Amino acid sequence: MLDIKFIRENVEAVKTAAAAKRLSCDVDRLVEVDARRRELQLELDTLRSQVKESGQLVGLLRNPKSPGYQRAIQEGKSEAEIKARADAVQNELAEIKPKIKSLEETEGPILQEFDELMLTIPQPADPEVPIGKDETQNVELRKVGEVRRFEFEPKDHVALGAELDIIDIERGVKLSGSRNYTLKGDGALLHQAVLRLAQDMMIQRGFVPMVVPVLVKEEVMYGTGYFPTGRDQAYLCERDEKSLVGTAEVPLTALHCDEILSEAELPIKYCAMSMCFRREAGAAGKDTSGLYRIHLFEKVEQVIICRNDVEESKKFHAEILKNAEDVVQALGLPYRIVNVCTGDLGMGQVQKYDIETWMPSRNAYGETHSASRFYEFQTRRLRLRYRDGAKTVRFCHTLNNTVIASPRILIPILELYQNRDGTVTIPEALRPYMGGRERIEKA
RNA sequence: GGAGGAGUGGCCGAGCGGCUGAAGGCGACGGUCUUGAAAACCGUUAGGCGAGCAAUCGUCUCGGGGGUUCGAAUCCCUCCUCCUCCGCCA
Repeated sequence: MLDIKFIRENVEAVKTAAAAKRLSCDVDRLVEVDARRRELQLELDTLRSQVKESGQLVGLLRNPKSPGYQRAIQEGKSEAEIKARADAVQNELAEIKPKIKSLEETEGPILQEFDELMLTIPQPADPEVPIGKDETQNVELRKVGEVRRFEFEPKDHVALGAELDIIDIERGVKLSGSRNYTLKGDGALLHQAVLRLAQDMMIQRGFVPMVVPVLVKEEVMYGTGYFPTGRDQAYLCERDEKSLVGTAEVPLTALHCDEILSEAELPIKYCAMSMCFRREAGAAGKDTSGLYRIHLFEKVEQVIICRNDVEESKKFHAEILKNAEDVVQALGLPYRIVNVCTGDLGMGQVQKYDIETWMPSRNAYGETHSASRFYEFQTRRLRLRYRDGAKTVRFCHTLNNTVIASPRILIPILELYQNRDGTVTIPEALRPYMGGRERIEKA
């Protein structure tokens, strides 16, 4: 969410920024509603002020023991006169009250529309972000690692998984429909190994591991920017007005909502391993094969909540990107870093770097990580603030990035580490989590 | 799920329907004192929205929403959360 004052003073810039993100929002209507809202508040405040003052006067005039009553007596007023005065004031009030009521009735829908519109205004992208319409116009920043050349015909992860009996997609689909799967034996272990490695690396770097709810109230989804836009991507538990999160970013970022932290508590660095639920609405027919695009996966996520400082945000953005790169490097996977263009950026993101890991079966780099910074976008929605050195209350900045998401990351691991005989070498970093074994072979 | 009890400022805790956005205490911050620190003493210490260049002013908020009343933290209704007892249970 942006500051309404900023929007008022930068209408054209806000529109341009929204257009660059290819998001539609009605800034003109918002400005109009905002003007009306302020007008009404001014009127209401004035009337309420009158009512309050007169109400107190009535109280004094009705109470013989009050100083006001006594003063009137001393001024030579009779009891009847005082009562008449009280009645008169009360009658005035009786006229004002319906006015307030009616203004409030006008104000209600205006406020609601105001709030709704505010939630649809996107955060402008950083000037460093390339302008583009979709992911095809993301800009590659650098490539790391050598892409393996096979001296035999490599299999894809689906075939490998089936032959090694570690991935069973058919039965997953039988239970839960398309885009579901099961992991078996070493498949399940490999999945968990990757997550544990990632979490251990984050703990070493000072991130506090958390276990958080993945079924959250809708306001948490609004607060982090996933609602109202994107509501169709979430699994809803409508009976309870709750939603399954698509990432632990949601509960981690919202953890301190409605709080005013002290500056000394910042930066807060959390990581959490969680289930992630995604409907993948609108993705019908896309990435239908294998473990790439699925409804349920597990992820270790990193979140930083820091001071309201652009340079600091950028510094932490680099840090969380590096954390993830280190994990991918520890796994020995080739990848590239992409500067995501405006059209592929979410509502709230100022800038986003994706890590794309080489996947032989796609013959391309595929997104495995996504590092975003938001500035105040989420914290304004969440009312997440801190008191700075000058005792001023300010909105925090937030950032987040994947540490590892599995089973998607199993695609490059299985495919790149496969051997001619159909076995898969276990990356060294994962061996401690796999009983020290060096390879996965058919049981 | 059944029966009771409770929700006040960073925390504890008072609060008769009016002068209470809220006593008192703790904590925190600033100051006096001290070589320094402690103690003691003095002072400061909610957030939102709006108006204003600003000082400042107005309004809203005592779990949320609604109602009674000229006036509600204080009365009524409702929802939420927490605690205790009973039942069920990973």
